[in-house]
Formats: sequence, C-alpha cells, structure tokens
Amino acid sequence: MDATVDLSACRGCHCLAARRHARAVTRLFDEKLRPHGLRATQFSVLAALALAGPTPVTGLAEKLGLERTTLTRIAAVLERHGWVSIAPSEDARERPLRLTGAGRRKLVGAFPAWKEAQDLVDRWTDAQDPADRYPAGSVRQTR
Amino acid sequence: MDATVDLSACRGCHCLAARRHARAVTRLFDEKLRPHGLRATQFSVLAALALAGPTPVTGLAEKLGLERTTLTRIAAVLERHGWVSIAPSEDARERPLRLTGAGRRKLVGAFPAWKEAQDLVDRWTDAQDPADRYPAGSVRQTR
DNA sequence: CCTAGGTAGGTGTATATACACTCCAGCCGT
DNA sequence: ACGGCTGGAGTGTATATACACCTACCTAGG
Repeated sequence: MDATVDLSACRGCHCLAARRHARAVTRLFDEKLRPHGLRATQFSVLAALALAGPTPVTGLAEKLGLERTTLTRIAAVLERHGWVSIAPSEDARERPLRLTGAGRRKLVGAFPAWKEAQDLVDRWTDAQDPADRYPAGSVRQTR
Repeated sequence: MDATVDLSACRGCHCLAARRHARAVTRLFDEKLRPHGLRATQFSVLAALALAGPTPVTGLAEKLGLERTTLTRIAAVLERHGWVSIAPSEDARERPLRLTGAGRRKLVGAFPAWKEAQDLVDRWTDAQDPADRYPAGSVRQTR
C-alpha cells in the first residue's frame, strides 16, 4: 500500500558496497593463493595464529571479527589439513588453536603470493577514489 | 626453510579488513531485515530488480559484482519464496529475472528497516576514521 | 540443412557465514 | 556434596560464495 518509497536510495547501499568490495578483493587473494591450496580466510587464520600464538576459539574469532561458530568450521578444515591443532590447556573448556609446523611452512610459503595481492590492492586504492568503488570485474583483469 | 619472512605485515591485510568490514555491516543489515524475513543479499537483488526491471542472470550478477553461479542459487531461494520469477524472452537461452508483486511488496515493506541500517552506517563512517576500521564487535553495540 | 563455435545458464562440490540450540566443564552458594 | 549458573565450544540448518564442469540454444559457414 505504499509505492511512494524512493528505492533509488538503495543504489548507495553500504552493505552491497562492502560485500561487493570484499568479494572482489577475496577473488583476487584467492586467485593468488590458489597455487598454494589456501583460501584467503584460511590464510588470515594461520597468520593470526602465527602472530598471536595458541589462542582459544572465542578470542581468535573476536580478533578476526567473525562469528565463533564460523571459526569452528574453518578450524575444522585447517585441522583436517594438519595446519593447526588443539593445544593443551589448564581449563578443559578451552581448546586453544595452535599453528603446526606444517601450518607455519604453508603460511610462509604462501606469503609471497599474499604480498602480491596485497600490493595490487595497494596500487588500486592509491589510483582510484578513496571510497571503495571498484568497478565490477576490474579486479580480474590481471589474468 | 625461510623464517625471515615478516608476517607482521599480515596485520594490514586488505582482504581481512574488507571481509571483516563486510561481515560487520552485513550482520547489522541482517539484524534490521530479520523481522521481514529478508537477508541483506536478498534485499540487494530485489532492489536491483526493482530499479532495473527484468534482467538476465549474467547482467544482474555483473551489476551486483557477484559470480553468476552465486546469483543462480540466490535467485532459486527468491523464487521459492515467490519474490521473483522468470520473465519470458525471445532468446530462449536467457532467463530474465523479474520482481513479482509479492517481491515488490516485500521490498517496500522492508525498506524502512534497510534505511535504518543504512543511516546507522552513515553515522559510523562520519564519526570514525575514513578507513574502514570498525573495532570488532562495535557494530553490535546498538542492541 | 547441418555442424562448429560461442553464449546463457545450471550442477557438483567445497568452503564461508551466522543464528538457534545443545553440551560439557568449572565455579559457587548452601 | 549437590545443584544451579556461567563460560567455552560444537551441532543443526540455511544461505552465500565461487570454481570446474555440463547443458541448451543461437548463429554463422559450408
């Protein structure tokens, strides 16, 4: 019963802009990391663990700004690959995640690829407007 | 064989920042839209269709900056709810997506909720630093 | 007409994401 | 010691996301 709403305001949707930007950047990082068998999210978790040392799931999730339960699933994949393991803890409720040797090697090996992607995005943000207006598709033109 | 890599550079990862930001913003929009039974992504698609009229999947995906196959899945959910349908086309390969009456009503009904979320993010970006450094969790403090 | 190639779209599979709910372990008061 | 409470973590379910692959349809050349 209300056709007077001005839907054109939706063109400036912050959520769409943020998601679109994240998707584009993620596709680039995934592309660079693919030869190493790592996804962008997985790289983030491994890097966070390398920098912070063994960390319980809840704390790590907060650090990364994602849901605790999401990190649980991501950690399961990383464990399956042998890149992280559960560290012992005095408090049996905690299950600190710890980078394994294989995980550290994987991370260090993938670092140059990560750096490449990171530098590419640096150059984009320098060249383009400060807002995050990456035209759709421009991200993949590197191939 | 290389422990000399400076992993601390990963603290400034553009991909993590973009994803973290998108997750936070999405959680807010989802929270506002939840009473209407809509997700942020779904709202985006409905709004895009309302503004552009019937559009083939590929074109709409480009407009929204997401993978064509991703839009296929999203569209399936929207169709299931009766909010979009396949419009006829001369070219039988194309399957233009079209907003249904129910879809338009759903969209218009959810618009105020969307606007609320949009305005909230406006205020954040005005108040905070221009980069997108939302401290983890601050997004949910509105509850 | 008929086939080769290109275009529009869907499927299989895997991961990412989050909410609601459940479970287990420690803690604390009586 | 027990019983409830709280905190840390996992599960069930649904959607989002993308790549590799597959199918259907048009169109141009023969």
